[in-house]
Amino acid sequence: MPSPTVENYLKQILMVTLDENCTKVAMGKVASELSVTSGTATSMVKNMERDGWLSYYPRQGVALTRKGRKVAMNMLRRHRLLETFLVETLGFDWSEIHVEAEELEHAISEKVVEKLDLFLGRPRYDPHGHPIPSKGGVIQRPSSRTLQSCKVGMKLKIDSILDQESDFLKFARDKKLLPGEEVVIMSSEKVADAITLRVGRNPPFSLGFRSAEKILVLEQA
Amino acid sequence: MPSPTVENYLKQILMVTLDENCTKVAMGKVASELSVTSGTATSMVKNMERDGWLSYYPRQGVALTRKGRKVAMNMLRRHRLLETFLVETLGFDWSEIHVEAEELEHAISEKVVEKLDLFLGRPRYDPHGHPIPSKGGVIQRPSSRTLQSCKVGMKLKIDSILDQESDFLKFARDKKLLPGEEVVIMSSEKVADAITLRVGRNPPFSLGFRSAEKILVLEQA
DNA sequence: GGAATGACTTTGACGACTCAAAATCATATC
DNA sequence: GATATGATTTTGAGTCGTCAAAGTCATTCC
Repeated sequence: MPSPTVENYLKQILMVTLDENCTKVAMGKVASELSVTSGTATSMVKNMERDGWLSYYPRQGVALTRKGRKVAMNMLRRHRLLETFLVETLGFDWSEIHVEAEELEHAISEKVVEKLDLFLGRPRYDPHGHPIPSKGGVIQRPSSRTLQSCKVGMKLKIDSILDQESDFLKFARDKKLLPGEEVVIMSSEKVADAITLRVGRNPPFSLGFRSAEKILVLEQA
Repeated sequence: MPSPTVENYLKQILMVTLDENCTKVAMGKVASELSVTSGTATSMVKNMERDGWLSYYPRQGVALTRKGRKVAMNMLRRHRLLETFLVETLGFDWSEIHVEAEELEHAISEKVVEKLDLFLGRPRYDPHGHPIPSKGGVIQRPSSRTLQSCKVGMKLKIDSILDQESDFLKFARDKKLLPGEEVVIMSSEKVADAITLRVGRNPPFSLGFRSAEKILVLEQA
C-alpha cells in the first residue's frame, strides 16, 4: 500500500531511531534525511499520520507506529539484501552500491526478496557490516561502540561503518577499514581532535574524531 | 532523463511497431497497451512529442524518433535481461516473471544492467525466446512465422511465445511448448478453427487459431 | 520581561499523470 | 449527400509530492 515516497520516509525515520536509540525524530531531521524542505516534510508527515504509518506530535517530531515500523524494517531488509547482492554477486565495489539499492528496494517484490535471500544464502550482515533484519522484522543490535570512544591500546574488531558516502567508503577501503578487520588504537589526542590507529599489520594512520564516530567496533576478548 | 512513465510508453510503442512491423502506432493501441484512457494517452503523447521522444500525427498515431527508439530499445534490453536473471539465477517460473521485470526495469541503473549482462554470460535470448537487444540497441529479427500459418506435416522448431499472460504461459509449459522444442503439425482444420500438433514425443493436443498465432516457429531444414 | 533566534507550520502554487465526460472528426453506409 | 459509428481530442478536475515564502511558536539571552 505505501508509495515509494512513503517507504522512503519510513525507512529513513527508522534508521534515525535505530541510530540515536530514541523513538521520536524531529521534523528538521526528517527533512534533512530526505533532502526535502521542512514544509514538505511537515505536510508529508501529516498525510502519513492520517494513513496510520506514524504518530505526529506537532513541534516535537514523529514516531513510527507498529504498522509503520514493520514496513520500515522490511525496506531496510530489502536495502541491505540488495547491497549484499550487488557486491557478492555482481561484483560491485561497496562504495557505489548505496544509491543503486536505494532505487531497487522500491521496485522489488516480496517474492523476489525471498528468492534473493535464499540465493545469497540468507546472509546476516550486509557488506558494510550492518545486520540484515529478518523477514519478521527483527534486527539484532550488536553490542558495539564507536571507535572514537575507545582507549589507547585496546584491541578491537571493526563491526560496521555508519557512513554511506562514497568518498568516505573509498577512503575506508583503501585503509583496509573493513568489517571484521582487527584494529589497535595507537594514540588518541583530545587536543588534536584525532586518533591514530593501525589496521592489522598495515601502516598506522590518523582519523579525526568526526570520522572515528562513524566506525563501530567490538572489543576483542 | 525520461520518467518511468515515459519509459513505459516508449517501450510499449516500440513493441507494437516490432510486432506489427510498422512505424506508426494508433492512439487506441497506445491507450490499451498502457491501460490508460484514450484521453490520457493523447495528452501524454503530446508532452512526449514536445520532449522529442516521438512524432505525433493527430488522428493517425505516433512514431518513435531516433532518440525515443533508442531509449525504448534499452528498456526492452533491460526487461529481457531481467527476465533472464529471474529465471536463470533466482529460479522463477517463466510464467511469473513479466510483472516483476516490468517494475525492476525502471529502477535498475545502466551500470547494473552491464554487470548483470556480464554475470548472465551476455545472453542472446530471454526465457520466452525473444531476442535481447544489444547495448547499442540492435535487435535481431528472427525469420520466424506463426504456428498458425504452417501446413500439416511441417517440421518446426519453436522460436518464441508472443503472449506474456501467466495462464497461457503455464499452459504452454505444461504442454512442453517451449522455445527450442521440435513440433510437427498433425492436422489443421480451417472449419474447426484449430490445429493439432505434437511436441517432441509427447501426446498430441489441439490449439485454437487464436492461440496458434501467439507461437512463433522456425522451419526445420 | 522583551527581543532575537531558530525550528516548525501554513499557504499558495506547480508539474506529472490520471480519469470522466463532452466535443470533434473521418469513414462507412444508405 | 446526409447520417450513424467509432476513434480521437478537449476540457475540467483530482491526487501526489514538491518548493518558496510568509507566519507562528518556544527558547535563549540580555
